[in-house]
Amino acid sequence: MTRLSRYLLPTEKEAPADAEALSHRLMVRAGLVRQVGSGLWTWLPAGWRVHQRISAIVREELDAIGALEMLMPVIQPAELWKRTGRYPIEELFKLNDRRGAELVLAMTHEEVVTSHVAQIVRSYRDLPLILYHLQVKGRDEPRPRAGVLRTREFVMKDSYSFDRDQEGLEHSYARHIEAYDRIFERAGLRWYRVAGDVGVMGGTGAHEYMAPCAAGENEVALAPGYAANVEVATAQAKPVELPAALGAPAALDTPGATTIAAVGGLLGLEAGAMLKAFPVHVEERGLVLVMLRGDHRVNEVKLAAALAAPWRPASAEEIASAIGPPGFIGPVGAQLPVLLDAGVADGPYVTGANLADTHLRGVEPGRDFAYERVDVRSVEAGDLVGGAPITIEPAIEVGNIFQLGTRYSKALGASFLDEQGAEQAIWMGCYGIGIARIAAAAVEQFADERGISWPAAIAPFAVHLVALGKPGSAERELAERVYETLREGGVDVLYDDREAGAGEKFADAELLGAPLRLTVGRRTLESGEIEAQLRRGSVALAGIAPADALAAVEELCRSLA
RNA sequence: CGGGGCGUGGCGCAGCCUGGUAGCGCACUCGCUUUGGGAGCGAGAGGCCGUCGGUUCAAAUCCGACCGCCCCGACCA
Repeated sequence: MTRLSRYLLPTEKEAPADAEALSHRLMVRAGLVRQVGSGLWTWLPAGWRVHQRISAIVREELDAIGALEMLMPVIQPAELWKRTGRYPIEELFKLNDRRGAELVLAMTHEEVVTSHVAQIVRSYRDLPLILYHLQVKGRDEPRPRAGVLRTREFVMKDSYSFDRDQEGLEHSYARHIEAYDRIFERAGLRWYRVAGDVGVMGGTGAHEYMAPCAAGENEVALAPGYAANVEVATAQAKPVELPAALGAPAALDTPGATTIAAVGGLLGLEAGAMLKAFPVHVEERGLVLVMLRGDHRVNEVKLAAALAAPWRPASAEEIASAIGPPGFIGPVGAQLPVLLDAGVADGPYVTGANLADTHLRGVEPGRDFAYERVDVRSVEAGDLVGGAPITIEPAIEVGNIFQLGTRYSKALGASFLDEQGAEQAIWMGCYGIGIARIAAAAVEQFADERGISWPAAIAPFAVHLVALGKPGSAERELAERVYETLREGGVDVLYDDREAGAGEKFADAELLGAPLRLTVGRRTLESGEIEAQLRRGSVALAGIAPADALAAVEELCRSLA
């Protein structure tokens, strides 16, 4: 029943005052979602149709790679999470039952799925295996935001692959890449698959699927043939002009100039002509001096990867006692390892002299200090990849795929016997997709000043049929017949049969964003043609004769798919 | 967790500074008119002013505590 007069579609002329992100404003205004609490959302009927259409695409593509759908519980014993060491995670919702037993609200399902596999899988003959489900996840987010983009409860498709070795894992991973590429393509998004950070999970590979949009929380570096999360992106730095070389470093009087900006101002130098020292304390290694070009910034994710150990910025005391006066430290003469960022080219730079109120000019890496080369800076717009300048766009992470290895299988005893009868740990991968984020990203990417403009594949309705004229009029009777014809023909049609003005109906149709709008009114009676209009583009469509309505609409829908 | 802002009918807001028993627009109900881009006239319904406490003859308004929500940052396997 999709007569608007009998449907729940609470459209609003004005967005809630606290809604800022475009998708937040439009999804509420279009009557798709309503907020229950911070980061907690109800999907109203039309919104849920979008959600379901996305889920259907996800299911089809996962089934196509042989993944098996199942369903695991949201509430789980805390014990499982203690065994994998994830119980202390702050975002994990913890609760107790009436007897005081400790439970959690699952944020993902590695623990449960792995414990099942540990019990069920015995032999290499049982592998490989890909299991998935669509299930609610709970996360005690420090800051829910932007409507449905970052919430405390959300439906996620998560799949898990189980293989006998790394080669098998890589194969399952590759299959997921195929499925994911098709899913995001079919959903009609603008998307990128980017290299991701493997993080502390210690996996061997990770990619993120990113949908560029203004409300995105991540940043993606893009160049022709290149896409990476800025957390891990690598690019060739824009060159800077450096002064003439000196035979040896020479001291400069720089009283009180403890920052790059201050030194630059004092000496009339641009930041890129200086070297910035970033002293860090690395676990089991001690103090290390990281040197970057003055205009570059340390990327903490890349630094963590380069150091391969936990680290923290050195304290002022450590700097003063082991290196020099804070604000004036540098690599020349420093008695500690120096890591030189890849963005630093050969040439003379100005840098701290390890003496109060003093810098050195003419400092040349290699000649004046020994170093180990690392790549730990954040790339910037205009840096080069393959000779082309990169751009940096905000994006929302709509999916991720991750090679887990044996972290969970070892913790939970998921193993199998190989052909030789030897027990082996199972190699795992995990793969997530946020359904709501796909919907929100599509809203963000394709909305215009009139409202949402859905990709046809995930629109709540394929056709929005607007009936004009008074109830009981000849045009209304015609509209009724068109509606029944389309409905019986299996078209997803929303029929606006309300008693409302034409402007209101058109505005609601444009806000809700179905790809095709049909209008039946007095003009239809006069011309003998139903007016057809696409939500996207401004191409005028030929009218449709009422007798041909079903065939013509089916043809139009096919052309939009 | 740090910084900022906001809680008054379904939505958007005014009233608070200067205390005196709540108002506007939209939406809603009924009637008449209107009917291809968010209509007109008339008549209505709807609010423990986030909660608790304090000050006062009197609190939406002043004071305190708490709760909730939003934004920026931190965080986000």
